This record gives sequence, C-alpha cells and structure tokens, in this order.
Amino acid sequence: MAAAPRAGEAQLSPKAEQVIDAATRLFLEQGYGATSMDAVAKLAGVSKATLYAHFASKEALFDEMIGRACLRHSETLSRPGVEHEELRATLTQIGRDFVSFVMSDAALAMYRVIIAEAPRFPEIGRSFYESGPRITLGRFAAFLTKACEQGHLRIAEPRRAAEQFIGMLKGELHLRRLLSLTPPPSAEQVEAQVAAAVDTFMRAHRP
Amino acid sequence: MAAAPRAGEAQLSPKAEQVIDAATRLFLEQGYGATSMDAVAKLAGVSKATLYAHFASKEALFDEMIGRACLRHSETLSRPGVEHEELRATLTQIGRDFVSFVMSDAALAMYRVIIAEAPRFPEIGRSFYESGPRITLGRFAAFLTKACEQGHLRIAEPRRAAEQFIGMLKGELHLRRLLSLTPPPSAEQVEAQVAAAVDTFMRAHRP
DNA sequence: GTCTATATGAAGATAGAC
DNA sequence: GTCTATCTTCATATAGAC
Repeated sequence: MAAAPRAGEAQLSPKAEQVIDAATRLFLEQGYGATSMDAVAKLAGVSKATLYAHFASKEALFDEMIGRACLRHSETLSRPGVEHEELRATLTQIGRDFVSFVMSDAALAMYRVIIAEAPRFPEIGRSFYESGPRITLGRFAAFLTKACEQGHLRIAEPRRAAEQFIGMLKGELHLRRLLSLTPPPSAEQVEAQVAAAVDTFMRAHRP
Repeated sequence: MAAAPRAGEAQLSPKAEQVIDAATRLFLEQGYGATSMDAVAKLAGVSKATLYAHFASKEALFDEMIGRACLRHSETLSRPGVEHEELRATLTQIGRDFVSFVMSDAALAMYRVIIAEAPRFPEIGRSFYESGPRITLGRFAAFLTKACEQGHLRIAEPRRAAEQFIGMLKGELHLRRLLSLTPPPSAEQVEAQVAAAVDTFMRAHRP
C-alpha cells in the first residue's frame, strides 16, 4: 500500500510488464471492483499463477498500477512549459495544455478510479495529489507571482488565483465528461473554454 | 435502469424503506461493487429473500437509491434562493449555500459513486446531471442575466460565467475533499473560498 | 518461472415452508 | 410477506507438475 512513485520504476520482467499493462487497461475501463484477476491474466496472456508470482494480491497490483500512472503524470508535468512574450498567450497555452489533458479519456478514467477508491485506499489519493495537482498548482502560482512582480498582473493571493483559474478551465465540461455525458471536446470547444477563462482571469487581475 | 426521479416516489412498505435506507448508506460508504446484498439485508434487518421480494436485483436497488437521492437533491435546489438588495451579498449567499452543500460528506459520497458508475450505468449520470447541476447552473445563469439587465453586471456569456463561478467556488478544496485528503471545511474556510470567488467574479464583470 | 487444476470462500439470486 | 436454507456462479488465491 505505498502508491508513491518510486525513484527507480525499473523494467520488470516481460511477463510482469504484460500484467501491468493489462491491469492498467482493465482497472481504468471497469474500475477496481469490477475487474477480476482472471480477466487480467487472460488479457495479459499469462496464467493466474504467474500473475500471483509477480504481484502478491489484487490490491498490490492496483497499487503498482496507480504508482506508475502517477509517475508518468509527474513526468509529463515536469516538462518546462512554453512561455511567450505576451502574458495572454502564455496563459492561453497553459490553459490549452491543461484542458486537453484533463478532458482526455485516459485522464478521466484515472481520475474516476482514484476518486472512487480514495476512501478505501487513502495512500492512493495522496500519491495522486502529490504527483499531479499539487505540482501543477504550485508551478502555476509561482508563475503568477512572477507576473505580478513584473507588473503584468495584480493578485492578492496567487495560490488561490491559480486554483480559481484551474476551476474555470474545468467548468461544467469536466463534470459532463466525468459523467460520460459528452465526448471529448473538439479543438474549437477547448479554445472557447480556455479563451473565456483567460478573459475572466485577466479582467479580474489587470493592474 | 431508469434513475429518473419519479413523480410519485410514494412510501413503499416499511421493510422496503428499511432496505432503501440500508442500501443508501452502504452504497455511499463503500461504493457499488464493494457492497453486497448480504450486507444490505443484514443492516436493514431483513432476510435476503425479503430484499429480493421488493427489488429485482442489486442494480435495481442501486437505481432506486440514486433516483431518490436525485429527487431529494432537486427538491433542495427548488427552494427559492434568498436575494439581498446588494449584488455582492446575494452572490455570497449563493456561494455559501453551494460550497457548504458540495463539500459535505453526504454530497461527496454521492458524487463519488455516481462518477464511478457513470460509465457502466449511463442513465444514472444523466439523471444526476438533469436533477442537479443543470438546474443549479440554469437558475444561476438566469439570475446573472437579470443582474446584467439591471445594469449591475456586464457579462457576454451568462451561462459560461455561471460555470466559471461554480468552478471557482469548488477550487482545489473540492478535489482535496474528493480524494479524502481533508476534513469538511470550517465556516471560516467556506467564507474565505466564497469571498475570493465573489471578488474575482465581480472584478471581472463590473460594468 | 510458468503452467493446469483446484481449494476456498463469497457473491447474487431462489425454493419452499410458514 | 417473510423467513431459513440452499443453488450456482464466480471471485481471490494456491498446490504441485514441468
């Protein structure tokens, strides 16, 4: 039960990798409870005995899967963001990246399963938060602080402003996506959502 | 599989009510997959046979539970909101009500189970949306439109502005609550979150 | 390490007595 | 309508051969 991203998430044996891949797909598609070890073994193309030779239990397998996903997530986030000359262009690019990611089927599937299991696997919620949202918000808040120092914005609480911007970027679309009510947004929809958030944000915080 | 709130959600027999109450508690505490019909029957104080005499299947029971919760939800929402003279006071009250509700343990438990099962029970996601978020957003957008007509605000897209306000009210706190990382917010925390959202909103949309 | 075959338990659902 | 007792299926996990 330690879903923290390990430093050396080294390659396991090929069979173990197959198992992880199959488990990832099934856990994300069907959730934890609805995924059977039979199904994982079958999709991975190994026997259940082999599966249990590599992972002590279903819970351990789930934990490993989440840890890897968080690791990938944090690697994605550690890419330095593009910064344009213009503040508006930078905010728009940040927003575009965020919305595209967070509305994707893959991200939503992960989000769903983590939220669903967080009350029963407390470590998983924390790992996810530490390796994802916390980093994103911290970096964005730091960016806002810098923009204020340079006189481009005027913000009393940069951290909270960062949260608000993220909240506006999600909007109702994120809920509708979580509820499976709507397909992934088109590029135009993303652009409209981002432009509206950037607009409101800059109006509120212009010097 | 029709989780829509029925018009006459009349009282069922006392035993059936006990079953629904037990199911509600367990589904919300443990999720759909982790809740067994044995456990529901035991908590309700009836036999499994009685349970199945009233509800054809686990799925039907879940469906009925969600339908009732959505009905309660929409009844709560249909209370006319308090409107003060001052726009800021009205927004603050709306925000306070919303944040208090959406950060509560009960609302979060419902939110989690609905999001988790939405991909497998499509009707449930839609019922929830129709009876909850859609109404809230529609009413708030109408309120904003009126405020614009009276010259108190200047908003190009009231519906989107409503979504943004809701998004800011949730902020990071909602995520941390969903992940079980933090206890219910104190009144002071709620007030700070609401005040910040109202502030940003009014700065952005002042005439 | 990997497989086939199986132990063991718990799940959803039902039969039949009262 | 309600219960006790049970059927059937499928789950997690393991024993033992290769």
